[in-house]
Amino acid sequence: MLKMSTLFLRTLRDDPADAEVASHKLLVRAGYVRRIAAGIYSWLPLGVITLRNVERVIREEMDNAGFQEVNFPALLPREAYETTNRWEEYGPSLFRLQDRKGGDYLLGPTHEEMFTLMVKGEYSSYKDLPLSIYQIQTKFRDEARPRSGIIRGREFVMKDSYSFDLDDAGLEVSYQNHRDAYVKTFDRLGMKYNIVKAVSGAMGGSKSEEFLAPCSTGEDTYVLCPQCGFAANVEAMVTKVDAQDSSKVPAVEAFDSPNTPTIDTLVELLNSKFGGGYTGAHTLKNVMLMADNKAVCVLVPGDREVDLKRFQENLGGIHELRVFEDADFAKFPALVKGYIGPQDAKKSGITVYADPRIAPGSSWVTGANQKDRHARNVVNGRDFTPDAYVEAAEVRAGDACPECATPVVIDRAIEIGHIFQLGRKYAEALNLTVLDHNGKSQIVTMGSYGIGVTRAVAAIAEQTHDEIGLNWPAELAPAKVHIVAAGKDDLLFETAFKLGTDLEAQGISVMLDDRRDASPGVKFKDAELIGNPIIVVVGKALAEGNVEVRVRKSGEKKEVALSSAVAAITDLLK
RNA sequence: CGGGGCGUAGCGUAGUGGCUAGCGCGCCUGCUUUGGGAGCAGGAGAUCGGGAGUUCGAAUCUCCCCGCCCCGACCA
Repeated sequence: MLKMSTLFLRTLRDDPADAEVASHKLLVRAGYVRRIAAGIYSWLPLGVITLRNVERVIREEMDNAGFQEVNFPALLPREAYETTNRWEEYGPSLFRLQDRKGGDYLLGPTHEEMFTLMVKGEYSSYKDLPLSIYQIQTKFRDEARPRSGIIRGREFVMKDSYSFDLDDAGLEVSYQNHRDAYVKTFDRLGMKYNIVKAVSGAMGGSKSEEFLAPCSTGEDTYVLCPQCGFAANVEAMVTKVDAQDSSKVPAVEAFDSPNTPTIDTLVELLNSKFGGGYTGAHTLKNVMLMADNKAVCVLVPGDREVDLKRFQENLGGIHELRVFEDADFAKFPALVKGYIGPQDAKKSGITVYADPRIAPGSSWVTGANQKDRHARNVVNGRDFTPDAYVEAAEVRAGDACPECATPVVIDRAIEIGHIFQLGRKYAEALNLTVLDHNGKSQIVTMGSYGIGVTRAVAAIAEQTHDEIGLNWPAELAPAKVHIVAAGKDDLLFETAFKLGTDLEAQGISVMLDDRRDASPGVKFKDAELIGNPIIVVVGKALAEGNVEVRVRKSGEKKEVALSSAVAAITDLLK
């Protein structure tokens, strides 16, 4: 029984000045966590209990799915990460350190290498596969900007699993098993979430999905189709635009367009010159970018910005992508800034990518590659030809769902899980092979699957809190029942303690506010702030032999006879 | 890394060159009080983030450094 009289806990009346999001404010105020440094938190008793509860649920679901738990150190030698090139590729986000002999070490940000090597050390036959193993362990990433309390920390707890299969069909099954296990896990954690398509990005591999917990303070933006349920991270949103018939489009017509530095001013000129009907969506924007120090041009409709992250993810294999600067323009004198068109890009040897909205046969107003000159009736496929189509334009609410063309909605969320079909990238680099049934050596194919455990605690707090405090699902709360002894009679305290003992005998965890010096008001506020699902008040109703049972979430309260309290509470917790 | 804000007791804060750095919460002692963050009285607790400088005098002005928060870049 957690007794408040001795519990290592101090709640705060005021929001901490350095907290912005609700989960951060409340977890600090209710005495669950304390900040140590940016993105680094210590956990107090209530926080530890809650975190362990979340871990327990995850562990049980992983075990139920047949995955086996292992554990790696956080402190790792450089070697394996050198082999996969991630010692370099991971960049400044990797915590690197040296031992006394000058040997290089790192604090593990994720453990693909170590898991691969562990399996390599034990297994060498296809008969041993499939295999899925996992750990729940502290990870370290030197984030450029830790934020939102424990939602994005530099040290955090993650559950990471890895699957090992002989072939793609096997990987598909392992992936699906993890997906199913995640659905069960997040359902049990009481979370609202969407499973969305994602781009595999730096991890490589073919297929990837994210589990996103909708939440206004989340950092991830995703699209959702209200009609068919299609959901995707904005990076993975697909634009479907059909080819257009351009046979009736007149020839390219260049015209003078002085003082039209922006799309808006250009549209204004077009409407006065050609009798209206033009919008930004009729213009073609030629955005010059530097991709790993190679100039590229990306075409998007004039009314949309280039989403650099989206373009980079879909282009793949690019480490640094940035917009053109004046110094870059200086290297390409043929490019007339503000009047670039795709017609002459080939002459400059620049690769031209087009967003799919620039459909074959579509006709555009764009730069004429001369100062103060634009051109209209510039047709894709006739007057210019993109080298490739790559999703690049910003995604907007109302864009067409790629499955059913219904306008999509856009929402924000916290990424709580991510599952990847990695393929053979790590197995190949570290030479993880098994002999197949023909005695032939085969490279193993892998999947990796993560759940942010500490982040889940914060995400659940975000989704379940209300104005007065935290509000945990019963399975995760520090205690299922919070008994408040409201009064000063010894009998009342004895009764409250007895009730706690009776509840615990039924396997129901109990927190007891047995502080003699705290007023009832303080105890009520603390109980509501801490967020256990059932609050039982042993107070003035005791004169009639009753206690008051409250449901934290609904605020519903009722008096029940002390003698039937355990039964009533058991019932409520079902 | 770019932009913005901030750093005064455990927490929240006042104090823009001048007396002993003020207040609220929390903490300690005593009395009173006990169904919505009680009251009265007394008390402890601060190298004002650090260093250098300007000045008769610096929490306050200047410079350097450190740290924290927010927006962006970044983020298996």
